[in-house]
Amino acid sequence: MKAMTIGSAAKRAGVGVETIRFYERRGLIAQPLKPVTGGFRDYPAETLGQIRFIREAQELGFSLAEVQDLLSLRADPKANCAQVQRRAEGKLAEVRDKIERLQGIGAALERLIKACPGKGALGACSIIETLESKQT
Amino acid sequence: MKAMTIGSAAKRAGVGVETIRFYERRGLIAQPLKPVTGGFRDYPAETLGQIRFIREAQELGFSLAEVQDLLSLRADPKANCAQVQRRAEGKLAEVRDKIERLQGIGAALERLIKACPGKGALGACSIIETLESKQT
DNA sequence: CTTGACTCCGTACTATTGTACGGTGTGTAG
DNA sequence: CTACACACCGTACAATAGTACGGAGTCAAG
Repeated sequence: MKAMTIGSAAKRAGVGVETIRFYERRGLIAQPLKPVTGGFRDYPAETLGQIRFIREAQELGFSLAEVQDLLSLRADPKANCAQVQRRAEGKLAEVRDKIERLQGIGAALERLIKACPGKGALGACSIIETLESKQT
Repeated sequence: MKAMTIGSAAKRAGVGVETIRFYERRGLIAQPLKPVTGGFRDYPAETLGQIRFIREAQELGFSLAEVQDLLSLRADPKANCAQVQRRAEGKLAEVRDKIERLQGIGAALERLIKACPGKGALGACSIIETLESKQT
C-alpha cells in the first residue's frame, strides 16, 4: 500500500488539509510520525474513519470536546472497565435523548406537512405550535 | 397577566438576557415594541417556546441559520403551500437522517458496553471500530 | 423621593471551529 | 536535474454564537 499523505487523506475524508492538522493539534487524532528516512508523513487508513466519525458526531450536535469524550471510550482491558461502561452509558442516554427530541421535531414536521393543503386559519401553523400541540 | 420583562423571560427560558437580545438582532425572534407609554418591553409567553425551540434544535446539530429555516416553515394560507411543504419535507429528511445516524452511534455504544467485561484483546475496542464492524 | 435592581443600547470581547498565508523543505514527472 | 505540486509549520484571520461592559433611563420597595 503506497503512502497516504495528508493531502490525499484529506481528500478521501472530505475535509481540508488544515482541518486534519487542526484535529491533530486538538488531540482528536494522532499525528503519524515523520519517517525516520525523512520526508512526508504516511497516514494510516484508520484516520479516514476517525475523521468521518468526528464530522458525523458534530452534525449530530456534539462539540469537539464531546467527540473527544466519545473517542476516548475504549473497551480496553488496561482501562478501568466499569468506568468506561459508566461513561458509555451516559453517552448512550444522551444519544437516546437526542433521538427522542429529533423524533418530536420530525413528528411536528409531518403534522405541518399534512396541515398545509388549503384550510387556513385554524390549528397549528408554525413549527413550534405544531410541536407544542401534540395532537394530529 | 403582569408584564414579562426580558430578564424574567430569560430566566424562565433558561438563557441569558444577552442571548435573547442576540436572537432578536439575528431575527430569530421578534422584539416586542416598547410600550407607547414608555418603559420596558413586555415579552409574550410564546417567546419562551421559541427560545427553547432554538436551543433544542441547536443541540440537535442545527445552526442558527438552519433554525431560522425551520422557524420560517409555516402552514400559512398566504404562503405558497406547496413550497412550504417541499421545504418541510427536506427538513424532515434531514431529521430522519440524523436519527438514523444517532441510532448507529447508539448501537455502537451498546456493543461497546457489552464488549467490555473481561475479554480483552479481540474484537471491537474503540467506538469507531465498533461502529464500523456492524456485527454484535 | 431615594436607592437598588433592572432595562436599554451600542460596542467590544471571547470561545469554538476552522481557513488562509508565507516561507521552506521534499518527491516526482518530464 | 529542474519545475511544480505538495508537505510542513507557525501564525494570522474569519465565521458563528454568544458574553461582558458602560452609561443612561426606569420601576418599585421602603
